[in-house]
Amino acid sequence: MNQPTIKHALSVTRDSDFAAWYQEVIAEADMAEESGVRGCMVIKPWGYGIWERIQQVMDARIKAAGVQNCYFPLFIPLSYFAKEAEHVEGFAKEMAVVTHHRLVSDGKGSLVPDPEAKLEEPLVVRPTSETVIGAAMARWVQSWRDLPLLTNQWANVVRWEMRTRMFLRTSEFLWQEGHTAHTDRDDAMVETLRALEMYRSFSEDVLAMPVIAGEKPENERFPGAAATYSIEAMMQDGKALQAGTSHYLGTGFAEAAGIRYQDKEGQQTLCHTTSWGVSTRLIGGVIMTHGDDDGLRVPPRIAPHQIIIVPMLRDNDEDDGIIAYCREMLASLNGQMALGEPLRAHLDLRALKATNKRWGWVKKGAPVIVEIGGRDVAGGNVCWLRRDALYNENGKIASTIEARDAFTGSAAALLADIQASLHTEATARRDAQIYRGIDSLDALAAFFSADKRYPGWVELGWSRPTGAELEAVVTTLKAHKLTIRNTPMGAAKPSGTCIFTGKPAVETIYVARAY
RNA sequence: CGGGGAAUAGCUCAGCCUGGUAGAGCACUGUCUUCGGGAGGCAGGGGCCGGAGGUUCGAAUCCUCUUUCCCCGACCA
Repeated sequence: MNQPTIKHALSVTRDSDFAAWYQEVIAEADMAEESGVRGCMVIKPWGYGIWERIQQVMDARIKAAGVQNCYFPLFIPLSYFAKEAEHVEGFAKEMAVVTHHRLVSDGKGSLVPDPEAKLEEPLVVRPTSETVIGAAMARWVQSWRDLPLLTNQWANVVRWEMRTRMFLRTSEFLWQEGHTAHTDRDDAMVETLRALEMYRSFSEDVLAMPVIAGEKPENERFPGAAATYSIEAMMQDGKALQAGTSHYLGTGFAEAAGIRYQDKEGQQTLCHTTSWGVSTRLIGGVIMTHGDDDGLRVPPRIAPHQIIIVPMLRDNDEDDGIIAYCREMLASLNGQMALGEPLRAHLDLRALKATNKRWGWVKKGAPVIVEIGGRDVAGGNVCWLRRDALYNENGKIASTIEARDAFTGSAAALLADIQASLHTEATARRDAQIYRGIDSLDALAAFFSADKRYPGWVELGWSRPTGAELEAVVTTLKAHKLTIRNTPMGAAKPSGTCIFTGKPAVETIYVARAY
């Protein structure tokens, strides 16, 4: 069968070099760029606009769950971390520390920290805020009537990672972190799982990114947590991306910070706390879930502009009429609702050639691009294309010419269809790359061997080992660069034996290479 | 943090070995001809060569240190 030869907008394809492709998408879609500061990126309008959309929709869902936004300090006294041993140990290697509050000249033209201005106690730039929020909770919680205490903050955090990748792992990143305190384990666990389900549905419905929600194995727990849950998404190269986490923290953090309440019997009782977060990493997930060889494809719900109108101007007396025609359509579109919110259409009047605008929006992944020239105005038509299905079977751009009123009348339905199609496509791809029936370590090793490009995830039943037995499993997997992603929620109990321990399998896990 | 590669115009790179006034393509500005699958001609603008020291009459080029990026490891709620 002859495949039509398509000249794609990007110079690197996903098949040829996935890592290079990822970076080219970010550059060509003009989402972010290097900053000159190690591991830190400048997020440009198209990338930040996507983040703002994520924030807006997520924030509404957080508030709908009764959680209130607060803001806590960027700087956390080092002593706050020392109170929770596992927590500080987990983050010690990646904390940025402020030790001075003034600079002085070194006499050689440089400024250096003033030894006279050394801080009494070093301040850590927050890598996460359990400790400082815990200190506040200890003040805010007195009685059982104060519980549950449900807080969230939108903030930046800093983790000094050894190796960084834009959006996926940056030294500084943006996120939301929910922090809650409860009277008992059950109530805290309900909140932990509520947040997990909020992330699962957000990923599926808003990002059109299929995920598996489940519990992380013991070795992958958040430092100091009693249980950690995650949503795991499969990227187009078959690797897993942890896209969000929710932690049941038990009473460890409450003990460290002194979060106690007087219960109905008058006793001082420790709170059970939770924390949960998603970050700008979600944008990396969107890129590697929906991007193609022409750039990004943004799901309509998070697209800063959902419909782009490009006038085909020729510097002649026809232009004014074309622009007026476009403005009418813009007003009509922006007066509508789409996917439950006001539709976001954009008229691109930049002084650029129409074809260059088109390819620019293709690479940015705007869901729908409308081109309007003199012929369309004369006929009362529009010419439009959808980014998720850019080419027809002949390898040509699949554009549709339609009456303008018919197009504007069905625009909301079109966006809903694109949102659904992206989700369907990603889910089908993900499901086709989950493999079952691996019944031995050798089979597992063989499955993941040789290929530079990973084939996907393996679903296994295992015996849920703990302690040293689990460590042995982790070490075995590590030799193949594999990790245990999570145990899916609500999965049926598997039959057969665990390929690691030979014991009866008691629960299902996903094994994959991860970002 | 260990090993490897790289940094010169907005971008991709040549020049470096063998030191002597900064180059190309694309992009950009003006203009003419074009125009619905990334147009072409002509004329222009733009870089103290990542930073700091050193060697030298003279450094993009040689030496030392340093910063940042990429790849492979290690690390990675």
